Amino acid sequence: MALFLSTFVNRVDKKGRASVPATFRAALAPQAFQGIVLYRSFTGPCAEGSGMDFMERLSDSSAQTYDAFSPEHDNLAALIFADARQLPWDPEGRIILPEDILAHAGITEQVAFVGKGQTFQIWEPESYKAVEAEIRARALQSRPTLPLRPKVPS
Amino acid sequence: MALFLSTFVNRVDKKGRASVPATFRAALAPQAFQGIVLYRSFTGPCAEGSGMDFMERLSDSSAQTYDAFSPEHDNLAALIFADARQLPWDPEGRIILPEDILAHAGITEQVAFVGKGQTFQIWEPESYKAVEAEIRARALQSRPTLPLRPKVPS
DNA sequence: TCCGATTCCATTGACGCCCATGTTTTCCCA
DNA sequence: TGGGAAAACATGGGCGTCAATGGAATCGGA
Repeated sequence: MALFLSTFVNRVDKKGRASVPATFRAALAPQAFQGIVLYRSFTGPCAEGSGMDFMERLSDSSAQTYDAFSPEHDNLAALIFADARQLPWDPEGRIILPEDILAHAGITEQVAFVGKGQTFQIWEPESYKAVEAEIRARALQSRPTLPLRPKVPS
Repeated sequence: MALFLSTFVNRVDKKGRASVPATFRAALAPQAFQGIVLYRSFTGPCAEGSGMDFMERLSDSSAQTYDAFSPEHDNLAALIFADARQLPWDPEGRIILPEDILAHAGITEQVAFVGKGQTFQIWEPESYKAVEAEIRARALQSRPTLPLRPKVPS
């Protein structure tokens, strides 16, 4: 599966439109729904984004982890699926950012599309710069590592 | 899988372009994405490089190790995926080195491509020479070893 | 008929492609 | 074994194309 990589800062025009980075659109090109899914992050002042296939993966994972009608499943559904919006892009590759997402992330003039691998986030550029600097400073001390798994046969 | 071996020093022209060593390109030739992925090292003044397949391995490994929405996964994604850039090479095998990577590694006139096996690094040649000498001096004292595993059937 | 949403069109600036050149390595043959 | 031809690689610069952007025009529903 194609990954979301790198960080792109694009302008938000007075109609609330923003171009989705071309490489992100390319990563989503094979999908049926030509657009992105966005929902407000419950961990910080940003929004989580992905393609429709990842939402299905989230749904399946939740179903395998939690029982139906369990409070965990119910809460997760409220935080993610209830808040999620399908945003199709126009012929030029732009989406219209909803008001409440703009407010939640503090986005006004510019928006940063931040690649996170299987997903991405959107941030107010200055806010993200601050958070990123902090993470990077912390990494200098802790030197995070990751056990590398064998390559999965595709 | 082909390995990245040896160290090559190439020139950076005024457009910020540098030739990717031919042997590195050959190692990545079977891949779908014809180019390299680069991100700033979070431990030193250099950049980490690899092919797209290695990034997918990183993504899978992270997903198997950490839960979605966990801070560990999020921090790692910020350090690697958010910072990574897809750099396709031109018909002559050159890439354009982004400004912030050049700044992070202190690269100006020349760039060293340093093979690391599955991945490689890029350095300012003089900086690397100093670091390499230090590592070599330390190895004389510590004598690193490695348990050799049986060959995996391909 | 008015308002919002979507599509269409034009501009500009970056980057991707092309060609030309120099240099090194490889290969072939004397 | 040495010299020369040829290929491969690294490098420099010019030009075309596409992505991002702003605004106008058109469509659709209330």
